[in-house]
Amino acid sequence: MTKNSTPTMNDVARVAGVSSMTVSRAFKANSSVSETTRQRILDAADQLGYVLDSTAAGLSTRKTGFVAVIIPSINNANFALTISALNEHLSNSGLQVLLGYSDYDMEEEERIVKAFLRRRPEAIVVTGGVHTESCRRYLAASGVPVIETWDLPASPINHAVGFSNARAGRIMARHLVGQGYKKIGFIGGNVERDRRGADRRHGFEEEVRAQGLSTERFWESNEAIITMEAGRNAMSGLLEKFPDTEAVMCASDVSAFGAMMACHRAGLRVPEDIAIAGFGAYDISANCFPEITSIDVGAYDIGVETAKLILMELAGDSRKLANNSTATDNSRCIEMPITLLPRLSTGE
Amino acid sequence: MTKNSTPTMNDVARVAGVSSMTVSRAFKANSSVSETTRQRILDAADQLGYVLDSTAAGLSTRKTGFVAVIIPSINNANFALTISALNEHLSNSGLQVLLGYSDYDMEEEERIVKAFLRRRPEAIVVTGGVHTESCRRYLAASGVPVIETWDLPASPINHAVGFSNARAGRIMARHLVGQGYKKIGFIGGNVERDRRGADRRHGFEEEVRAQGLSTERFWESNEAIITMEAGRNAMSGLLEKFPDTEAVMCASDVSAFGAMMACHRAGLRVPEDIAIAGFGAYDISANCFPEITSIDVGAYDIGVETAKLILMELAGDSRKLANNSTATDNSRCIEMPITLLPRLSTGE
DNA sequence: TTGAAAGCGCTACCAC
DNA sequence: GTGGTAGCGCTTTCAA
Repeated sequence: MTKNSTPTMNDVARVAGVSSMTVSRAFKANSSVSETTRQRILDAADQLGYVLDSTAAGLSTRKTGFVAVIIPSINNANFALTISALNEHLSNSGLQVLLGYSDYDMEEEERIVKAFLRRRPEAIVVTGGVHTESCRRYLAASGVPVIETWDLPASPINHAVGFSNARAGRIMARHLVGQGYKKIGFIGGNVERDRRGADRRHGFEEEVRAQGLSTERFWESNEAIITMEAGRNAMSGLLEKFPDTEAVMCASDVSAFGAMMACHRAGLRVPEDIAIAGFGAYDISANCFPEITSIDVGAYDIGVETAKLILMELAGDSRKLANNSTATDNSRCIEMPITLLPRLSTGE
Repeated sequence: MTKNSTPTMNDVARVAGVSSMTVSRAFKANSSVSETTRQRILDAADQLGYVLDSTAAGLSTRKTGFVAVIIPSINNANFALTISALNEHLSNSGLQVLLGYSDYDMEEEERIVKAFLRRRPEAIVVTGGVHTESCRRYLAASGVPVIETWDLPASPINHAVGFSNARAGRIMARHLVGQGYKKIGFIGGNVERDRRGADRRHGFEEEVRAQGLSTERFWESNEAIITMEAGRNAMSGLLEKFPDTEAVMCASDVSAFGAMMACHRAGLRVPEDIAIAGFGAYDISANCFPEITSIDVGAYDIGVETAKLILMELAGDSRKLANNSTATDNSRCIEMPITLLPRLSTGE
């Protein structure tokens, strides 16, 4: 009658004829175990099919090796890039990303944060700088580094790695005006759900106004316009109401592509009849025809910088001393560069 | 001098004036604690900012609440759908998806499996039915349900929820032939890296051959053709070599879109001059113009069925008795339906 | 309904 | 280089 549960270090120790402590060491790099006994232990482990239990290890070391990361959507090439960078730069240090997605819903974000806190992550990465009040409190009280990404919050919880979405909007507006367009519209970003899209819209609007142009072609909607279909429908509606529209920025390349398809279906040529711009430097904006003018926010680099920040924080455990008030003292706010990509769709 | 670490159940117990055991009960639904003491405990917990430590809880209950899931790419709308379904259907039961992606690399998959096993997941979901020999062994010996998805392996490790990629290829080939096309090509799926794409190619090739048609227009490449750019380049190459090509299937909608853009750039009309088909029912194939004929594999439903299977398995803990040989007895293999979506790009 | 004791599997710490 | 002891924070089990 064999034991029906997974073998433990004690089992390995028994088979290898050593103490469990030595087994523990054998599984750790740079630990003082003679090469012969280590080999004997590894053989025994192999024979038993032993796998280290990092749950138990974490309880003892008080390090779970988790980094909690929350993004708005799991189906988004840009957030995927940030996640890739985090994974690549954290896994070397034995850190495992615990991934959650909020579906652009702050209540859901709060729920995920609460669930993740039970897993005792060593750092928490969230997207954006706007959260429920309760969520902010949980994050601030977590006792671990918190990094807000993809935005530059006015008052960050702790660290931030991002860019100004409003500035992105302004840059694109300036570009369109520079190309000579006057009757300019905007699609997306007018609902709470897509905060960062809304910031881009606001920046865009600000600049359009500053240029003395009308904002009547800014599309109003009750729903977030973040899919191709939504972009297509919005563009159809906009064209119906304002057939003389000369240029439109969409809150994302994805909706911009949908918008461009609506133009094509309507028999309009891009950019001869109408110019279209997007945001996010998605694959599609670079590969469709005509290519869509966009803004690259360096999604991968956001992940890289965030990972660096985390590794730095975890290296120096000093700040654990000050239980509160970590934020104001040694919190960092990193502004990432963004790049306008002028392309055919706006007449380049 | 306050304690500088996170509060524990004992801290809460002390403040609430009960034993830690009662605190434990207070945090569990359906446990026998008087309403008054429960409230007192929750207040104390709130005051201290206490959060349950599920690492420690898991050590005691021997249930981590993790379900390990490995997909090839985190930047893929279809795998994202499967993940969404898993998340939605597992989180109600308190299960947390532990997500990893292999980048279409079996060695990397093996590495992730090994890392995940240390977290003691209660079930493991992998994509595809081909793994390194070592990886198969680890999965089989894990002692928890293993579900291979997106494929129907000849000899599954344990369970499987998927479809026949070869059949998908055959279906599309038959459709193109039915539309009257004779000079038919295929782009993608000719490298080991994209196993399921390769299966589709083989099925497609089989059917094209069976129809007595040539397969000389099957594009050869050293790399996986899974991006828009790769699809575009492949199509350019194909058109150069065989300008008379009448129809092409791509291993994915993503590359199909790239291929279509190559046609547009070359001044070819789709489908008048050349027909294009894809695979996967991605957003882009439905929203581009012309729409691209595709095959819907029900990515979300794969996740739903997989989640159901996991919940069933975890409900009946019986099979833990038989330590090996779980597989052959009560393993299930679920074939999911796939749907051809005939669209404009192939002359519908 | 509540509490005390034991232990989950591992590692920190201190001996040798 | 190796082993013993204690304990991480929780839950199971048994008793009251």
